[in-house]
Formats: sequence, C-alpha cells, structure tokens
Amino acid sequence: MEMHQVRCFLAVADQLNFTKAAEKCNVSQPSLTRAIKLLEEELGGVLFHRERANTHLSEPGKMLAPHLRQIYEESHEAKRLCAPSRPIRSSI
Amino acid sequence: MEMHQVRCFLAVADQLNFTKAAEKCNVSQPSLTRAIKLLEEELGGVLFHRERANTHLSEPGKMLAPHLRQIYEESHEAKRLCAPSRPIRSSI
DNA sequence: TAAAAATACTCCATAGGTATTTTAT
DNA sequence: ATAAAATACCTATGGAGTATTTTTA
Repeated sequence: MEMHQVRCFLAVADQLNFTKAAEKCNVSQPSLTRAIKLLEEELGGVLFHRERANTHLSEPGKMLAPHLRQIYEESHEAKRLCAPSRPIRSSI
Repeated sequence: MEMHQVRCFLAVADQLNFTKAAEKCNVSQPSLTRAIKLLEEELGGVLFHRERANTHLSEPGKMLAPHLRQIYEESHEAKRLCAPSRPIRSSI
C-alpha cells in the first residue's frame, strides 16, 4: 500500500466518480484508475463497484475507508508536528 | 511521505542503528539512509542524531514516532480487514 | 583501525501522461 | 450519443543496488 493509493482511494470514496476524483488528486483519470486497481490487487478485493453514474464503495471498501482516512490524517499530523515553526504571521 | 519511508523510520527508531535497520527492512544501508534523508527533507527537520554507535531520535523524531507507528499499524489492519477469508485452517 | 553513515554512480520498476477504446444509458 | 472507466503504450522520476569514501570513537 502506497500513500498515493491512499489519496486516490479517499478521493474516489468522497467523489464517487473516478474522473472527478482524479481532478481532486491532480492526476489523470487513467493514473487514478491504475492506482485503485493495484490497491485492489494488493488487498485482494474489489473496493469500488463501478456502475456508470453509480460508482460506490463495496463492503470491503466501506470497512477500509476509516483506516485509510486515519493514515491520511496521521501523515498530515506528522508533517504538521515536524514542520519548522513559521515565525512570520504564524497565526494566518 | 511514502510508506517505505515510514517503514525505514520505524526500523531505525527501533534499532538505533542504520545498518541493522536496513537489514530488518531488507534494503541496503544506502537505500535506507536515502529514505530517511528524503523524509527529513520533506518534513523539514532532522529526525535522528547520528553519532557513531549512538544513533538516537531527535526531539521532532520523538514526536513523530507514535504517528508513523500508527500509520504502519493502520496499513496492516487495513490489509487484514480486506484480506479474502482463508477458509482452510483459518484458525492457524 | 574499525564500525557506521554518507556519497557517487548505475539500473530499472512503476507512477504518471496522452490517446483511444469499451461500456452502459 | 454521451459520460465514465478501462486499456494500450510511452516517458521519466526516483527507489534500490554495488562500490567507495568519510567520519569518529
């Protein structure tokens, strides 16, 4: 599991649309499609059911979502914690 | 932040020795050194103080550790959750 | 002088892109 | 006909390796 796959998963889980999720992630739609595919292969299960205009989480996908969200949030918290203090206008 | 960097960080935090950590990670010592270096550059701070035979966590490193450990554990939990049930001798 | 980390390269796996096709309404 | 996802193919970034050097106790 790689971080870019986590970002892609969460974007699709939020947008329920691969094309829009790709825009949110600033990657192309095929790139996002591949990221999800490889994640599904690694985890051994379909994470999203693709039914034109009705992309939605599978059961495993639903179970996974909170954990991947946690990973995403922890990675940001880590970055925030470690960030050098920004003395100028730090309150903005 | 990439997953392999998280693994490398935790290995060094546990071993307090880059060379031994690399063995634990099954990567070469230069590869692990680079992974830590890039993580430090991204986060903007030194994570380990290297003093021959006394590699140890910096203050930011200490703060970071529990968060990266959480990321590592969540990624495994995600994998476990999603794993296809193994019907044969599943209790072993 | 010896163990530990850093540096200098080389290589290649794969993330990402563009173009196109397939699928389902 | 159209919107959404998948596929095919290409490129290039950067992760990993080997060899070597630097550092310091």
